[in-house]
Amino acid sequence: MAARRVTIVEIAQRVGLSKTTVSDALHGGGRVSPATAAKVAAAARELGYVTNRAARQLRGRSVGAFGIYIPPIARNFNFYMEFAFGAAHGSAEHDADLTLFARDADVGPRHFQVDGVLAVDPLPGDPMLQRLADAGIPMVTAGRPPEALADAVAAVIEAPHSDLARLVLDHLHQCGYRRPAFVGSDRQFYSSWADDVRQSYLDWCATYLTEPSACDCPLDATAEELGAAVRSAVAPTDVDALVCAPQGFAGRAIGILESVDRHVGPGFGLASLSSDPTTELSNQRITAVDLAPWTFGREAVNLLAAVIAGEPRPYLNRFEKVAIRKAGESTGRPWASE
Amino acid sequence: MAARRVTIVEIAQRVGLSKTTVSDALHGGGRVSPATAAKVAAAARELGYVTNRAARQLRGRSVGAFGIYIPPIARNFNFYMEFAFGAAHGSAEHDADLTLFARDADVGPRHFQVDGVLAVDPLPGDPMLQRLADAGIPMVTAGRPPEALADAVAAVIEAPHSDLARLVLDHLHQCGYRRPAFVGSDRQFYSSWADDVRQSYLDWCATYLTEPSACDCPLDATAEELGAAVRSAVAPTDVDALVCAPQGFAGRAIGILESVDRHVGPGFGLASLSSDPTTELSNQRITAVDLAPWTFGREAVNLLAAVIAGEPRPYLNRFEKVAIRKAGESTGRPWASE
DNA sequence: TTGAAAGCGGTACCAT
DNA sequence: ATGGTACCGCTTTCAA
Repeated sequence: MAARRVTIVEIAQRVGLSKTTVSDALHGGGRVSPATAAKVAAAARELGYVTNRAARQLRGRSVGAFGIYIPPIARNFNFYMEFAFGAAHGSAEHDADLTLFARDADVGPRHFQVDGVLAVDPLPGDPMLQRLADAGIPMVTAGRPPEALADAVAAVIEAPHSDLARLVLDHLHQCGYRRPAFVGSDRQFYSSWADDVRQSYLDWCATYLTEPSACDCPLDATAEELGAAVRSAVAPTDVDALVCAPQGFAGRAIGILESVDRHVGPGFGLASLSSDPTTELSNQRITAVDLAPWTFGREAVNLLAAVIAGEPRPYLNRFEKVAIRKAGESTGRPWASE
Repeated sequence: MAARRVTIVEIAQRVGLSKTTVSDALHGGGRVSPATAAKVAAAARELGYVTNRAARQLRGRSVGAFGIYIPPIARNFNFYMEFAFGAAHGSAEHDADLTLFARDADVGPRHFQVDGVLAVDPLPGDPMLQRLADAGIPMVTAGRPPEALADAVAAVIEAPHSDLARLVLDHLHQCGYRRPAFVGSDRQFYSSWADDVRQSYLDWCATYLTEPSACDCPLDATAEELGAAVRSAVAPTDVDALVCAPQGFAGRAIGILESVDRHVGPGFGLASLSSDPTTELSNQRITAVDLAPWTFGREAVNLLAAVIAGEPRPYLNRFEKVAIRKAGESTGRPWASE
């Protein structure tokens, strides 16, 4: 099984230095000479040295791992999966592991063995977030946290959701669609994102003097629930487009719209504000916002690492590498690369 | 920040015993008297003691973490997300963290800080799996591994995919459908699962003296690619049902089938061998196999933990908590609970 | 710039 | 059934 691990003492013997020096050369704050550092690094590589995180954590206070927490309700969406793997990649770049937190991970009182945590779409009242906050773990959120958590959060990263929603609506308008309806998520998923896009829709309608027609439904809506929401949203006869907020809704809406004689195309516009790669980004009939989750997750981890390292960062950070793929534009295979 | 943690020494002082006794009372093999154990447990609870895992691991040689690896191509499917969170829960029950491995996590020579790894749907030629094998990390796979990896794998857990596929086909037959077509995944995703269900289909056709009509397409098929595969599979005029293997294909196929005048219902059967909760399990028109990924992930971790602990286990383990939800049967909200 | 020694909080081993 | 003590591998503190 796992061969006995090489320790810094062995490296020290090999290069004829003390273990203190070796420790510093490998992890410390650069008090050793460059020449020594290089020698130590070479020996470490040769011997196949691996830091013993338990030991490091026991004495010092860094763990070498970040945590990620995703609310259970949101797990249906591969956005979060991609985000998580982007975060894992980013963590590796910071020489840290990424630990996946389950909500009910507290089988008896456990401590979080991480240097910081990334909370994605933090939802009000989530007990796990409260535990994280109580534990005093440096926390970065993707999406703005609820009031109650604001003090526990060191920094936030978010995509410009309001702008994106407005741009999508403007685009629909340019295409000649005059009255877009809206289907969003209900209070079960009261994230800042859900709030932003809904508000953007209402504001846009006010600007364009259009009567809003919005419906909410559960994030994990069944066919019936989504069907009801979509039909209700597009019920007014002059509605000539539909904007769906959560990932996958727009793709699933196509069939529903057919069933009420709204054929997506020149006569009826369809847009998705958070898009699924296979059903929405790759479907040319849909105007789709690509939130680039993998890259998003990676940048979120970069922010977390900076916060932990004490580097100054603004509280609110924008993730800009998003894109709108307009209906009719070619698609390629999205998210195919790592 | 993190308040200073209570140690066993403090408990020892409190109850007037040695730290050895306290340690044994809390974790050890029951060499202390029940009365003492109770007293210690009470004191621990009162003081809010939480085991310091780093310290514990330092003396032993365990890391206190399991790894999970999911092939990038498969990430579109929330099956894996649920599986991962079930695994995270199971890990917590074993007092371990769950580390998410990204394929290209090796930014420099990092080593895997885990006691073992869970590889889900291990694909032939995956360099990450090779690295894990080379590292000599105890490995359990969900789904049988490719030949080249067999020696590196300590145990396998899998659902009875062949049986499930046969049962689904039998059910379709009982419903009066005579010639089911099949859409599976292509070689990009050459997992044992993909192989099993495809072979089951062919075998079933042979048994029932039916001409198979099978098509493969990429796991991350675009609308066009899936459309082409489905249309091709159901092209023979006597095809009166469709069985889709990968998660989400059946749900997406409904609209495609409509476009070629095959209306899912009494006249045309549709089944999914790995089902998406919102689009397939909740859709009563589809006969859907529920692979119960959360529970699956949890059991897979249990197996991994047993293997690491040296408990004897068979090489091949079956995950039986699967279910077939037949068309017409009521659905409930699947996967809603944690 | 480097080294020696003292821990961190448990567990293992040997005594009693 | 309980206690004493060395020690896991690393970081920190203090000295040189």
